[in-house]
Amino acid sequence: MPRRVTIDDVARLAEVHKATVSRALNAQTRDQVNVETLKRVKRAARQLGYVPNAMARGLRTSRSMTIGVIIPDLMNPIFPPIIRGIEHVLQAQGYTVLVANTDSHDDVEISAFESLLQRRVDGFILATGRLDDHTVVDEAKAADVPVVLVNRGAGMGGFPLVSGDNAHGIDLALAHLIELGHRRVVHAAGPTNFSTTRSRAEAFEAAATKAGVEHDTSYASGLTIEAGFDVADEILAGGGGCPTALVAGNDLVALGLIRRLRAEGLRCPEDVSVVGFNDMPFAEDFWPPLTTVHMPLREIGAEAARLLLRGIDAGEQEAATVTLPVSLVVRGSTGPART
Amino acid sequence: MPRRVTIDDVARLAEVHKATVSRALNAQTRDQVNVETLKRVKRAARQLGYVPNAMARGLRTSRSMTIGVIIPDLMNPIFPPIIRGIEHVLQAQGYTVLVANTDSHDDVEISAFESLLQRRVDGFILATGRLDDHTVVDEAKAADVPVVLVNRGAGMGGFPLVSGDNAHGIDLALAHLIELGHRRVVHAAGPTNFSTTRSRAEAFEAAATKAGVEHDTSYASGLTIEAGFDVADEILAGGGGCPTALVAGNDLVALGLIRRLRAEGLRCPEDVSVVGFNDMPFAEDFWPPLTTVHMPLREIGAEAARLLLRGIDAGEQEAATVTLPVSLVVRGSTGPART
DNA sequence: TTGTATGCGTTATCAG
DNA sequence: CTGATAACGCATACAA
Repeated sequence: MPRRVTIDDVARLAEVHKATVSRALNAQTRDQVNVETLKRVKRAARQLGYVPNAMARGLRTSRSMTIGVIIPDLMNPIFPPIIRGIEHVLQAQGYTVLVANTDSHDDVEISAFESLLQRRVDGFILATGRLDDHTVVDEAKAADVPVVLVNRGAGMGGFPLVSGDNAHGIDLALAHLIELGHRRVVHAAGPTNFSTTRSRAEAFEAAATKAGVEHDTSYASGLTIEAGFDVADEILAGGGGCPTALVAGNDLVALGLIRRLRAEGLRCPEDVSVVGFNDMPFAEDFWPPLTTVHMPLREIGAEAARLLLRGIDAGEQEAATVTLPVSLVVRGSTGPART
Repeated sequence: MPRRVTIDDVARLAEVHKATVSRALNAQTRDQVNVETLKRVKRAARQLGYVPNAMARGLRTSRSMTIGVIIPDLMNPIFPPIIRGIEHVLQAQGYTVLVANTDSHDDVEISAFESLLQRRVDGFILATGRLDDHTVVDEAKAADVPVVLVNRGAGMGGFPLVSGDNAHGIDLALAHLIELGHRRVVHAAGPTNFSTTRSRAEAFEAAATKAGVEHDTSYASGLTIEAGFDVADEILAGGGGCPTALVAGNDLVALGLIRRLRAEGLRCPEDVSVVGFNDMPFAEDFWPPLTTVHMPLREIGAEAARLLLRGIDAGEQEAATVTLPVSLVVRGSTGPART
């Protein structure tokens, strides 16, 4: 790698001082320089293939124009759309997005956070809201850096949160099932230490009680296909016979549930109806096509980014909680209750 | 945001010179400092919550310890595993991975590259191998920065490439179909300007000719479900009646094909068999479960990262081409030819 | 083993 | 409108 071209090289070729080059090359200060010299500088820069050094600039301005995004699992299809939403609004403002994937691993999470902090990101968007493990949120609090929580983490650390309306989603799902004649419904929830799990489980309990349907809740060990497959054990072995409908903690759990149902010789939706959560990409291509609660994932990401930007510009965070509306997408995994 | 703690603050508290702090905090030079002072420094650093400034360090060392990864579409499920493979080996070496998603948009691609270059990434991994549009590769060439191509882009710019064995994958797929009795097979390939499309299409032509089966190739406008859905037009309307089997350019195209088949009242695999390509996550959860060519995606990413690291350390790139073995995963989307 | 001095490439402040 | 100069936070060659 040959030595990179610096602002000094450009200055020499353009026969001006490097301060002038700096002014010429920054949109902010461009109008402070003579049109003629501006041209000369631009030409010189192009000729030399000058690429400004963001590290030097950041060091000087103490802004990296960089945002750190920490997510627990890139392989979960709900995250790409969220990231896309984030990037969409951030890139438009000249920010670069640094995505760190932690595989839901605590120590990775913490070291990713640390690494991003070292890079002096101007803010964080965190999608890792476990209730029991406040480490990252606490660290963020201690580091006194702008943070927006996404999707999970209601009320943690007093940071703003953007998410879909979990309670209403559950209401919609349950209403749909009841309308189809289901009277025995089990909620195959996510792990108890996710904040979303709690919101949804509480909403389920409340709605099911109010509607007067027989109900129960089982907790999967993760928000994955495997965990969904496994939690079916508990549900199938549960007292009171097999429920006629299941509300899953998310679409992956729903997929695991369906896999297991099939393995047990039960058909979906003829024998058991299943409702997912999130409406992740490809939900309609599974078998059966998933009836699920649609989350505006892209918009959630975009809104989080906007909130963060506002916080950065204002110099302080509003403790807003933005809840975006959800809707029910009825596809093939739900049907009339078997009588 | 209060002023950040610097190495000077630590030095003052520990009552040593900042140079000593620097030495104490870097693994490389740690043994140059007295055990006692080391302790003092560490304590002071912890006490103050010192976080080293990567920009300042990078500016001084002219290494950002950062790798840029440019991918065309985060929503395509083949990329998360690849990214994971990349991160796995890079993080172990202390590198941070900057992922830029371009949505297959030329100008976004170029500006993402530029942005990464400004950040002085130590190298690039590019997954954007279109044949007609050399811009990024050319820019990379001009910038004289270490690059490894991934998945696509055979032979572009003389950069190393890591990919799966496309030709062999096609051979496996075709052999499987022929064994099932298919004699009229169409290749629903990707866009003509992807290098993978060419390798696969050529292999298909060769293998089908050699096997003596009736065959044809149609080109989808993208590697997406929609493009797969649309290219079915051409195939269904094609002369010589409907083929009994299709080899898709990738799994998404396969999904689109199947959607369309269903829309036309054709069943898969009873009426038409479909083979996908990549074995993307969830391939087994679709309906029917996808028979597809398995690509070792994670390993492809990991190998690309290793190759890049070697190039960076050596100061020059080997022009290696690494081709990883593929295999056929037979699931539900292929069956005996209708006679 | 530790301190001193310098420079990495920018931008901001201050003169002119 | 432009030039000179300092400073951002750190690592390192050199001196002690």
